[in-house]
Amino acid sequence: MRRNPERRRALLDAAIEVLAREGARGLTFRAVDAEAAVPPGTASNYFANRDDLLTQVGYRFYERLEPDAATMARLAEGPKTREAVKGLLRETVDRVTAFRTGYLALLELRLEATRRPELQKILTERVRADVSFNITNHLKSGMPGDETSVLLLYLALNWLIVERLTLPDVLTEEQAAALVEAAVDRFL
Amino acid sequence: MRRNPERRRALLDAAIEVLAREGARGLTFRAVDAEAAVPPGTASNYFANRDDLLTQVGYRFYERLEPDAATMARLAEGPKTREAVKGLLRETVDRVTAFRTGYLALLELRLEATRRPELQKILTERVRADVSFNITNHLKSGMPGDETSVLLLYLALNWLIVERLTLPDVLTEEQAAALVEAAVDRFL
DNA sequence: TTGACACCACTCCATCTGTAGTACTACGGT
DNA sequence: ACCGTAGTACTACAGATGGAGTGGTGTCAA
Repeated sequence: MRRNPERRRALLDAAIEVLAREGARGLTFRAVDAEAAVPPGTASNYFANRDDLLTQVGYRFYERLEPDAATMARLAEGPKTREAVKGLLRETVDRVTAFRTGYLALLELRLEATRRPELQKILTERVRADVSFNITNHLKSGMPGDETSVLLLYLALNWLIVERLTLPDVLTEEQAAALVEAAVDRFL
Repeated sequence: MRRNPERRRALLDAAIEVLAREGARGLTFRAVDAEAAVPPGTASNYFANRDDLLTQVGYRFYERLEPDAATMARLAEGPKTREAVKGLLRETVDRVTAFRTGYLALLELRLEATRRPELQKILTERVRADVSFNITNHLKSGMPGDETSVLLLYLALNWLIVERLTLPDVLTEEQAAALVEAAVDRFL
């Protein structure tokens, strides 16, 4: 088992891309090798088996998901109005929607977690952390809205993104944008 | 290509189970044969290829998804109160959450739709129909809430189900139930 | 000199697919 | 009542594919 952490990270990032592009079906060691542009057999040397690979991808994914510094600043220092919240959320939805591969890979991971306890454990931890992070930050910022508001927004916006990414023609872009605003108006 | 429609349906239902249990990766003609308890090679005779199979599963899934008659009756005849809506929705969430395999299969299909235009077309049609059905029914019923309310509820509840099915320990059952109530209170 | 790793090549293996061939069943015709 | 035909179930096979894992060699750095 090789130890070079930089290479391992590169392989995991490649795995995320493969996962999003080809789905769980296409995620093979060889595909990861190809995506990472390393010689065939390399991934075999870095991961004991598919399970191991998936689990490490789970870690890696959330490792990459750092809170956006600029957004954090606006949350802390910007105006504390409904409009501000709307702007922030619209941006967030756009940003996530734009990071197509990442979000789709995460969905694949969630489905895999259904069958892999270890992976489920990791994802549960990370999602929990993410949710409470959002709640405490929102509350601390002094923006309008309580814990329940944040949770409801979390729910609605996540599915909105799923909808936009998997079946983009169900809701138009305008409808999606309007829904973000409506969600803020009614939740806070 | 065989034509026996009963058998074809049985194969498609088997495919849904396989999809939910093993994921897209495990969905092979042979696995479908085994799940449906028919001789190996049967699925090959009924579907031209994997694409064809997936597409027909898409159709079949929504064929099976009929509006619950009792629920429809309550929607039309029951009291038109917030409490009634809450009850209905809580039940709906429970029912869908209980039909684990079906919902998980649907998520797998959505991810597959990302790579299969034909499948995407079918799912888009069906989801659209489902959404407008819910909207018109809700409005017709005279329950409180407008179109936007229904859409927001659709978004939030769907992700709530995803959360419960894929990472059940992120939100407790009680939290989930509370969120359904809160969603109604704030959306309508 | 030694150890760790990159790279390469090769073998084994596990499926899966698609189809050809045979047997069965039901139905329609005479 | 008998036979022929069509469509389907079932079995078996041939082929192909693709991937996993590992051993060996070269390279670089401590």
